[in-house]
Amino acid sequence: MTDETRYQLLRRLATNPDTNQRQLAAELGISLGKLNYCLQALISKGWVKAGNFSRSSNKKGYAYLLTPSGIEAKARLTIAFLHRKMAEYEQLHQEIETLRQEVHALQQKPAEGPQ
Amino acid sequence: MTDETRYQLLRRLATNPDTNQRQLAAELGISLGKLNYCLQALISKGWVKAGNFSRSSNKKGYAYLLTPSGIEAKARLTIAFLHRKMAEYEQLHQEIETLRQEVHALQQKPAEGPQ
DNA sequence: GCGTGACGGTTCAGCGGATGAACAATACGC
DNA sequence: GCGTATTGTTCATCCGCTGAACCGTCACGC
Repeated sequence: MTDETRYQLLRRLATNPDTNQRQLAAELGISLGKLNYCLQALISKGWVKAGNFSRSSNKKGYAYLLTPSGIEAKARLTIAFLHRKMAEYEQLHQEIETLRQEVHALQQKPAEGPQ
Repeated sequence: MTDETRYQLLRRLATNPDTNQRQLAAELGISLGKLNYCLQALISKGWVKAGNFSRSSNKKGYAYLLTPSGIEAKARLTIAFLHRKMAEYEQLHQEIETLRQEVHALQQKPAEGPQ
């Protein structure tokens, strides 16, 4: 399981603890089996607790609540992610610059066009 | 096979046609098997031709040369990639902004710190 | 020429993660 | 109670990737 998935899941649960697994899976763009697996991982880490109450109108299923250590972990992951994403951003900037130059070069000498 | 791999491979071959498959695989960060598969795909598309001459000092192996239609395809892919990467760049910008706000919120209320 | 070693391309059994259909458990309405 | 609907859980299956093993070829020494 990637950090990305773990983080997105914690993020989702922090704001919407009463969402069923199928919907969570759909929202994160992963399969039901994988989501279930990730969720169990978070639970066994003690970051999430499955309370069997609530779920507004419908009493089935669980509510997946972040534990205090889960909240802490989410904070840590958030900061780590910010840094990671900023690095990706910079790298993407470089890639784009390279691509721009390549495209520019193409437009300089469109010699070998069709025909 | 991803477009990314396809593009990177064409890019590599355009500048260094006389590189063996093991080295190409290492440079692209993929396995030998996958590289071979991708290369065959490009060849069967008529974008790359394996000439069995050259390879400077050492006469073994092939030189993988881009055909005219391969050059054309590379140009198309380059432009498509520039657009895609720019979109990613924008999206990443958004994500970073969101993360910044989350981090900011954390620093506002570090109430539930350890102890 | 022949043998041999090194190198490069090709193959494919095996691995690992992801999938989602099927199953089990629970709550609801009657 | 019973049937149905909803949800969590499992696991056979798939699929792409891996890299060790294999085969052909070339260069060198004899």
